[in-house]
Amino acid sequence: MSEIASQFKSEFLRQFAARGCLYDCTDPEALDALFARERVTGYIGFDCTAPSLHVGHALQIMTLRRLQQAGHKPIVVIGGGTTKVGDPSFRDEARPLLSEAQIETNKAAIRRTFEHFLTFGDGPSDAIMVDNAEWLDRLEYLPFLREVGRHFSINRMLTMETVKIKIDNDLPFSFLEFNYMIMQAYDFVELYRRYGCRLQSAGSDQWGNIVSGIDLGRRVENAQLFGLTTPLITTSSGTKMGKTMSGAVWLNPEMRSPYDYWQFWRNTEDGDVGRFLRLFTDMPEAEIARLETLQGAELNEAKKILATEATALCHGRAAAEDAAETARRTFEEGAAAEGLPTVEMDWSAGEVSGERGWTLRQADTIVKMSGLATSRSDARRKIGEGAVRINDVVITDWKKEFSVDQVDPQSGAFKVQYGKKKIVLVKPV
RNA sequence: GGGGGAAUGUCCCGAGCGGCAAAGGGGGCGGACUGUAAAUCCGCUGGCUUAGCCUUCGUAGGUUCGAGUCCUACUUCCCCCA
Repeated sequence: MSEIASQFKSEFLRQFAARGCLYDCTDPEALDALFARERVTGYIGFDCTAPSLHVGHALQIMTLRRLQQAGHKPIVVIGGGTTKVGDPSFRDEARPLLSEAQIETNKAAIRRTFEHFLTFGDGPSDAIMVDNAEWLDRLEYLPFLREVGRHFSINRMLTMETVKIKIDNDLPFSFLEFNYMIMQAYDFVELYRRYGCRLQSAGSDQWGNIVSGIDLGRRVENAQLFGLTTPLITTSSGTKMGKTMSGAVWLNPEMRSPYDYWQFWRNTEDGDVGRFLRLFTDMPEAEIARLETLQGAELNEAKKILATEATALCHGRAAAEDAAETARRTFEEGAAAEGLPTVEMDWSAGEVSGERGWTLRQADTIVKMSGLATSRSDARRKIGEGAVRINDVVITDWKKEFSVDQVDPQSGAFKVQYGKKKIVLVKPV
């Protein structure tokens, strides 16, 4: 795509392609001309299947950010309506229906994620956020079928990738899910009507749904709409990005602290540093080109920059720098730095009974309380692996007892460490 | 409507003569090696008050000293016939 990049006339597409964000788009020349000519309103939809978005969505959010930076107008569409239908594209199982209450909860939590990435407001290129439940909830079945349904060819829908996968593999595929693409197509048209929105962007797996919306727009509104997709990001060793550690890498600070988010980026593979800097930060190309040439251990400096820049976008500059500083003190000085994730532990209450209960707690209990182990058995297993340290001392016996006054005097907490990277302060209260 | 098959450790795939906490693989995590990287080798990958106990194999019953394994009903999914 980089040769094509230089051919674009519009600032937005040239930058977008040069950074490796562009996978495909409809009618490139016309879209390029549109971007060069006027302020374009574009949207991306986010469903509310979880109480937070994750790094897999980061590239989509960045796309909206770049639109805004180029002077265009981004719309964040929260999929309060489409989530009730459920996107069939991912799972090969029928996904469980979320309750409306659950969707509401998720929706509220997701909204906040965008605050650091985009500027919202009433200005011409200010971002706005809308919930597609606003129109989808109110659809009436028969009028909708007659207005919209007649434009959808079953013959053609059956040839679409996501549908074919279902059918070819004999996977369950309900009529409800089948309607997802129709809802998404209708969204696009509705956004065109309400906001003059001409562009929809998404990951490359959404291509079919985007094109459906464009077709529908032409048929019912005689509008020329455009689609733009971003590549699926994998790491250079071939795994899908972000599915590491203990599950998804959440963007919501309550679900993953800025410190842990920073760590996620800090642990980027060597071969991905330059690409990720282009995709996930605003760093200028010249600077990235320089950082990329660093060799061996020097590349760690580039990783720190990547971590801080990516974290700043998601959690704010101050939180990112705190995380960087905490990491520096922790890894480069070995100190039990304050910014480490901290959990409070009710020292006096609890399971240990009788005479010793009030002052002494066993190592396995402390590790469990830290959250680094999911259960006491898990804590014991991990201690058995020789991977657990408390106050920098390797624990080999899960029965080892600690008293309150053995906390690290600096932090007033136990520094509990699992492996080399996961450190939590456990503060007795 | 009729006939046949399938549901396994809640990350996934997948074995399982009636004695099973349940083979194997992927993924994930940890250790060694490094640079908080990759690759490679090794280990771990139900819970608890852990020489023991408890709960897991779609759901509910039943037969057995004992059931993931046999029987019955139900649920869901797939295939074939109509």
